[in-house]
Amino acid sequence: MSKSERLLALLQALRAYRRPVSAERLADELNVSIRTIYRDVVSLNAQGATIEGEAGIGYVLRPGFLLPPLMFDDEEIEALVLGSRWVMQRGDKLLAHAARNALTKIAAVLPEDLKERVELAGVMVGASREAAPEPVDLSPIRQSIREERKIKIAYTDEKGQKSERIIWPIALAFFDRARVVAAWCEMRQDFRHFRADRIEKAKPLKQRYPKRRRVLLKDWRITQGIPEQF
Amino acid sequence: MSKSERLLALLQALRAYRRPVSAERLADELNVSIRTIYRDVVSLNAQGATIEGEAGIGYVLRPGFLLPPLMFDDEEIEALVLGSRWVMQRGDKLLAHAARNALTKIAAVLPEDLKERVELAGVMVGASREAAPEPVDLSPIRQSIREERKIKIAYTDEKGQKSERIIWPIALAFFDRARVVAAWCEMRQDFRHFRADRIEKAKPLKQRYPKRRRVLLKDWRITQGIPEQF
DNA sequence: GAGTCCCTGACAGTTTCTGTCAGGATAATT
DNA sequence: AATTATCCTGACAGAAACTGTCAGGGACTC
Repeated sequence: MSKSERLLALLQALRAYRRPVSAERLADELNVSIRTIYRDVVSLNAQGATIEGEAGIGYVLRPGFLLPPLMFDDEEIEALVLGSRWVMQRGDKLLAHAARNALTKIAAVLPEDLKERVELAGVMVGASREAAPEPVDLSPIRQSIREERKIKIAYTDEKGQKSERIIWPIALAFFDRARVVAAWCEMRQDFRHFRADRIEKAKPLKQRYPKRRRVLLKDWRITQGIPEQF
Repeated sequence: MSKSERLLALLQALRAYRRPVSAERLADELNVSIRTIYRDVVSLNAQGATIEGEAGIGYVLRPGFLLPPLMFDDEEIEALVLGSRWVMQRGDKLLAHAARNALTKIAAVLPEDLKERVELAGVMVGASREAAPEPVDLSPIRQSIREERKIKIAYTDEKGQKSERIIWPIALAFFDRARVVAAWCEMRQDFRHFRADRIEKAKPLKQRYPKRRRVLLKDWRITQGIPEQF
């Protein structure tokens, strides 16, 4: 691997980790010594990138480097195709449709050979056997999550207990057998998880909830012990 | 100016001119000899760029080396994030890594407000409960599929019958509980499906199979009644 | 045919690159 | 006040690469 190639790879590695990465880790990934990483960082900074290093922490790439990332490689195409196909099968209608559109947009900017890879991708998603039927459409719920708006739901818990609540939805989690809405529940004044197949009705409200979702997510992660994804 | 620096500059220069540029002009701009420009063009091409030179005309950089800016709506972003996250969780190591890279590359070319949507995406993928442990790494199998090469596998079928076969792998299907390799089996002279968790060994062969995958896929779909996926 | 360019090979003297070793410095954590 | 985890720098020497120069070869346009 030539130096220039490595510099691009380093850039991508820094982009991919969002948290600080130690030079040692990068060295390992790129198969060079730590010293070389230090030197490469200097090279990249000299060329206009902004890589900040802090002792005891690691390196972070500040976005805004003029050079865009390299085109996707075969593996990345395969990953994108597989992911999109999965969403096409398992997402709600709107999301499935969006997955297809996104993939089409991506394909539009690919060079010919990669475009063919998309068409001929050898990765597929099998039909799910146990589709837990959901009474409500999830796309308005996703929209409420995005827009930080409250929802009023009619829910039946695992004991068959029915209730109506106003919740502040913060995330939608996809499990193999079920989909779960994570939310702050106004009734319980705490975070609660609602299985989508047990939500009988969901009425998106116009009212926005008073906290930023970013903050709620963080609290939720801490109190529920949910690791950050990606 | 080091070579790696110059290569980036050269790339920018080629990107900036839309029309063909002569090597002489580039040489002048970068303060090197023409010969060096010729060599640099070779270097860049070796790294995946497509720089076309025509005698009497000059050089042109064909698009498709760097990722151009992309635009997605909220739903599409959500679909891409969800899909990538799923692959990060369920794909083999290499594929998971590729999914992460693909997503960060996309994020890097998004306008600021959309970039934030990626980070704050409210869609998540739950851990899979029943991870069927697989004895072999799937990434070389995927590679064989891409490259249309044969594989030699040691397989135990549902009755516990062991066998060694040479197969022509054409697809890898992801089900909730298992992953399945679809292939033409030389032994049976027919299409067969192999559950990945029952493949004890897989040795990718150098030999390519004599039919195009596109053709095999079509036959497979027809004979097995598999619908086309997007 | 003249003019422009792309493109290649060979040579030889740089120049650069790299890993290794040896410290130093900083900040958070214990 | 240690300890830990980093970043960061300098020096060295062998290995690797890079570079300009020269000498052609070829393709296309005018």
